[in-house]
Amino acid sequence: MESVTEFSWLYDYNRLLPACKARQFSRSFRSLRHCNQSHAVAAQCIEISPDGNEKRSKEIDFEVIFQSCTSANFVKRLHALLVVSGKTQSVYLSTKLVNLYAIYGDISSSCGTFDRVPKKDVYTWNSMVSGYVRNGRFSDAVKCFYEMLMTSEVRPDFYSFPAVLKACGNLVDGTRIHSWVFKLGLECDVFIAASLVHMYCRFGYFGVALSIFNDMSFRDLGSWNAIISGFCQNGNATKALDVLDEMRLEGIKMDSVTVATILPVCAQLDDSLRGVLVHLYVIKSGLEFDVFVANALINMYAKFGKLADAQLVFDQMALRDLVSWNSIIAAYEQNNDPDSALRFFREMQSNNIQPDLLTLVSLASSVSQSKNHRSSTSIHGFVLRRCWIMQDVIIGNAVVDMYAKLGYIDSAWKLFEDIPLKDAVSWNTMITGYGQNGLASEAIQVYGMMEESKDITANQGTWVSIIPAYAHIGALQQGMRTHGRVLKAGHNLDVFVGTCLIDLYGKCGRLDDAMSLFYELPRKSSVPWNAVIACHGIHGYGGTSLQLFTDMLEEGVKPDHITFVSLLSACSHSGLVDQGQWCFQVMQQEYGIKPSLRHYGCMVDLLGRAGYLERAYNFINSMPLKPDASIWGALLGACRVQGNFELGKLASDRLFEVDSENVGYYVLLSNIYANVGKWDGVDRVRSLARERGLRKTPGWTSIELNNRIDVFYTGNQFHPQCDEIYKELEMLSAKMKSLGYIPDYSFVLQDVEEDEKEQILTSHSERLAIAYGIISTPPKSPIRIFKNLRICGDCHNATKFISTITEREIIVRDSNRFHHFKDGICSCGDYW
DNA sequence: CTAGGGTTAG
Repeated sequence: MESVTEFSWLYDYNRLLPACKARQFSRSFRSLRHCNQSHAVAAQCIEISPDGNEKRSKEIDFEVIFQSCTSANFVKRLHALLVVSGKTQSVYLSTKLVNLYAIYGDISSSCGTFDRVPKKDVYTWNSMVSGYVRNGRFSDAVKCFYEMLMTSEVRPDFYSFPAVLKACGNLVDGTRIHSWVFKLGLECDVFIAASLVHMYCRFGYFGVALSIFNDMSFRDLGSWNAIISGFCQNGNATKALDVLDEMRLEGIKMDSVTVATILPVCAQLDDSLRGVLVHLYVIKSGLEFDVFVANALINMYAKFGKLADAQLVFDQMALRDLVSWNSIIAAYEQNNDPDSALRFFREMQSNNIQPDLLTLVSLASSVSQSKNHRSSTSIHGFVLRRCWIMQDVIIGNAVVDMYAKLGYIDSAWKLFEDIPLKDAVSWNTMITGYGQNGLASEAIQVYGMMEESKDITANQGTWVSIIPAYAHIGALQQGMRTHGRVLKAGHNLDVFVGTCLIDLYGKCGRLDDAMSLFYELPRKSSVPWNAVIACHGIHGYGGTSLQLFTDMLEEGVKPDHITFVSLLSACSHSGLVDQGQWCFQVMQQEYGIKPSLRHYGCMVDLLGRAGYLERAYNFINSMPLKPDASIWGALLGACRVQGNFELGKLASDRLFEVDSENVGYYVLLSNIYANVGKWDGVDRVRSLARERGLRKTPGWTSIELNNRIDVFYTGNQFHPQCDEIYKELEMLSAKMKSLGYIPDYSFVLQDVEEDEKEQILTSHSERLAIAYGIISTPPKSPIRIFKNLRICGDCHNATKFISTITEREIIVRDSNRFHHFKDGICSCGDYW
């Protein structure tokens, strides 16, 4: 046998090119001049052997060269050699080319070669079908198979069926192919039967699969693996384990394939004991050196959150492939350690392993987790250069998600538009992206577009992305329509969807509906509990929240850190100081949860609002974490409520050391100055805000009338009923003033004249929405409005007056809680 | 000359 090195001159055509040029080109080369360069170069190579003289074209042993083939490029050159030597008529050699092109991923060349094979035999057809399968072109594979049946004399053989059945397993139907197996009398072949079993499992036809399997006269290990993996890929993990036990009872030992199939099942079922036992078996039977097995182990340990074990497996691998690196990177990414994920990516590069699409998926997620804004565009560029967006929707979705999570929602949208074949996840990612950036109406718009595109069906992920948007904007009617769709799709008992619905009803003021949904849901996890605790909290029913917490403990559900955030804020909204402090203790002592900044923020709010400003301040000073803007902001807010100027000043000084971006805090401080009559202070805050060129989160208020949502911004003049709204406001203002309302200009940060400040206050989005509600609903009926920010203090005061004048209940939900205005009083008590 | 069953995912 000649070795590969014998033909190494094939690689060296660059070195030979000058020598070639100096010579006379052969006739075969001249005829090839119009072909592409690699063909031409190959043609030259035929003329020149390593010593520069010997003519080789006639003696080339293609069979041997085929064996030394290593890349798609190499196949191309071999192809050229074949053409030049006039051997394209050989069915054997052309078939080999079809096969090789497919192996190296060049499916279009494979196809082209296949088409030109003059008299295709069954090998040729088989090579094409399996080539399609190898490259994931399943429907083409089936088409090709039928083409063989219909257009040629060639009949499929034992080798044809496993490939086409695998293709069917990834499509919709394989029963027609099965009937061909019968027609040709091939059903006794072990390979074919095993492929059939696997396919039927994947379709969920377990009965058919099992009967074929049981009828098999001889079952090799591969057949067992086929049925086990069939169950796994259908998500039927428990059945897979049953078959595995049966196999062991028959005394058949698991091989690396069985293990690699079963390990993901252990992860999926969260069965760490079985996982570890399998790992022991792996070590005992020497399978640990199989790359597939080791990779599966890394993935399993990562899913269990056992990073150290995953790392150990990775470290002990003698040979690592791309999947190994992807797995360890994903392990850290999924366990919230993006920095280590990025570190391993760099290490992977220094080991000269080329990343693939899935590497970039993990990387994109790591970048958004670590808020690494600068790397985000590099990720996008990397993906663009390789045209991966065109190849697979997953990477497009991942990059869209990354941009959205980093707040670059416009870039996310632009990229989203470029994804050629969007799937449901693409749409869900975009909807969630808008929602999480506070753009609920945009999220709803995108959902509308998704519904219009016929080839996309909403799934569980769609509900959990759109329902929060409805909740945020207060679109109860639209939300209820979606609830109807959820019922139809059978997702109503899904814990996450159900919790979103609880949140929707709770945030739209329908606590009863929220609770009856809650009692229908499975309540083993903390998720739905957290939602009901929180929504009673925002209504000011802290007592109910505490009762629910007790119920939760009685039902044996373990609270998590979010449970305590909800509880603490519920206590704070209801002034339940002692109970709040008790929760804070219990959280640490009984559940070992370390308080986060959000917990501390709630505590400061709780103490401060109840009047214990000194204690709140001392509490901040005793915190083991560095207080951030939200902590000082909570104290500042409490100082405003309590009218404590001195401490307020101190808090604001600290606040502006850590965060000077949030406009809300400037308003708060300005208001504190105004309350004690320090108007020069108000002016100073105003000019400070102007100097710093603050980014403003545009405030909006929404109102739902007649199944429609209207969203108002401050000074909005685009509403069709704009004139009537402003007229109503003018009338209200006059009445309010006669009842003693005095506008509080400290809520206007713009540096403008008095009358313009009043203008700004009167056109605050809250008031536009209320006025619109008044003119569009029958007298004395309640009005519900929803805000993205906290209600402005002046509006809070004004709404009290409006509730008296119009004799209406006005319910305002702001970003913090519900305010119930009736007869000039607000349910939040001494809040303002 | 070709073939079934395996690891990573938004």
